Amino acid sequence: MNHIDKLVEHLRRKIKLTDRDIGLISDSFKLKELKKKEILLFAGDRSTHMRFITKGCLRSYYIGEDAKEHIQQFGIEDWWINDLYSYITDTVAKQFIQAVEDSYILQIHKKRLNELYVEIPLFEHFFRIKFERAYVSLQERTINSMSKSAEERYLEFRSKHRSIEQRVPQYMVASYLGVTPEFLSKLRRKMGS
Amino acid sequence: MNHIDKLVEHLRRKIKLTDRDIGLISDSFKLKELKKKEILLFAGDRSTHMRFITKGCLRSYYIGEDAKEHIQQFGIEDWWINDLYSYITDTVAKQFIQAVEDSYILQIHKKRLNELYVEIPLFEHFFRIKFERAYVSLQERTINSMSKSAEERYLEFRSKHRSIEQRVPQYMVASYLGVTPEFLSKLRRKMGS
DNA sequence: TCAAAAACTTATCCTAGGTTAATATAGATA
DNA sequence: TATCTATATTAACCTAGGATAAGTTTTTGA
Repeated sequence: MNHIDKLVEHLRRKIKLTDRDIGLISDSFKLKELKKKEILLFAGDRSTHMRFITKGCLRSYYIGEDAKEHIQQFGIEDWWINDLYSYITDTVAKQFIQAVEDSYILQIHKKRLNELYVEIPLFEHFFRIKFERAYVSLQERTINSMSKSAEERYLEFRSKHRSIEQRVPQYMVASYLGVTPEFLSKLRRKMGS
Repeated sequence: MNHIDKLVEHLRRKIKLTDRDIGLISDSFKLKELKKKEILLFAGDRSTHMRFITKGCLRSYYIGEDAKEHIQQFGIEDWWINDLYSYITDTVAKQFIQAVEDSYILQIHKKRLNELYVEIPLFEHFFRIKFERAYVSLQERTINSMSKSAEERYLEFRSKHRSIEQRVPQYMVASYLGVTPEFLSKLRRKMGS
């Protein structure tokens, strides 16, 4: 299955698309190949595209005032990844987006996406729902990070995202959970595995 | 200025509305009065309405596994307040919404709002942007809570939301910041005020 | 106007998680 | 195959913030 087909199948799980719609979509999204460690978006630049992963694994992270990396999100096949903050508000990104493995993404420019909202009204509907879901999962993450212990967060991450845990180095999981790699290591020993 | 006028003015800052639109809106939103401490939404119920504050001050909070209240959001005049998670996903709310002062809100049922999206297309546009902003401010909050100290978060809260700080008890600010009232008290003394 | 309740402070002791630094192990690449 | 570089672990010690338990002050409402 080619890259555009993956995107179309993803969209079709939520909205109906005509052949005309698919033509518009094919012409609007551009494929980009990324080598492991390649950076797709730099903090300081503006995020002008919406991005859909068709293959591989990426992460978004920001550099805190402590000069350390904090991972905000992982993304694998069939996920969208972005610095939504920058994209939405047209401000410079605070986050980097980097390929953790060799990857492929399909991206569409914001300007073109806004046109598509008009050309395909269900597309705006799709993205309203997408932003709602993004909000929901961010809220879960916020609540978790504020009211659960690192051990609880780790257990939850393992059960929800086992496939990601197996693809990224452990220090990135630690960063995602908001603890040091040393502490995660300590936890793992304590938990017996 | 009456309650509906406040809502209309709020909407007009973002989208154009015809007289017909305003008629539809007036008929769709219902006014609700709340006495101080009255609970608008109970955890365990479903949040079936979108809610706009025309007067007063409310808070949303959940009871953590530690059996303590964690405030997620404050809202004052001209803000929307909700358990968006419950509203969006049609699941039972994890949060309570309670009046901190005597308040008035305008609320619209989700079913009716979805109809309005069709009757007034700009309304869906308005709410897409609203969800985007909700996402953005939640992301700021998450990043803050994970990478800043309680003291930094308190200073930021004070400068961004002085008007709220003056209207709610200090233990609620502590809860919003994710610290105990005792610790906030300690901080305030250390900071000299 | 005066109890009772709500909010705030202080002090002591305690713990989750951080820091630093040294060592171990595993991939990669020449 | 040997060597670099990226990960992961361990251990000793440190700190931000929590728990508990008294107080004190402020607000409320009969």
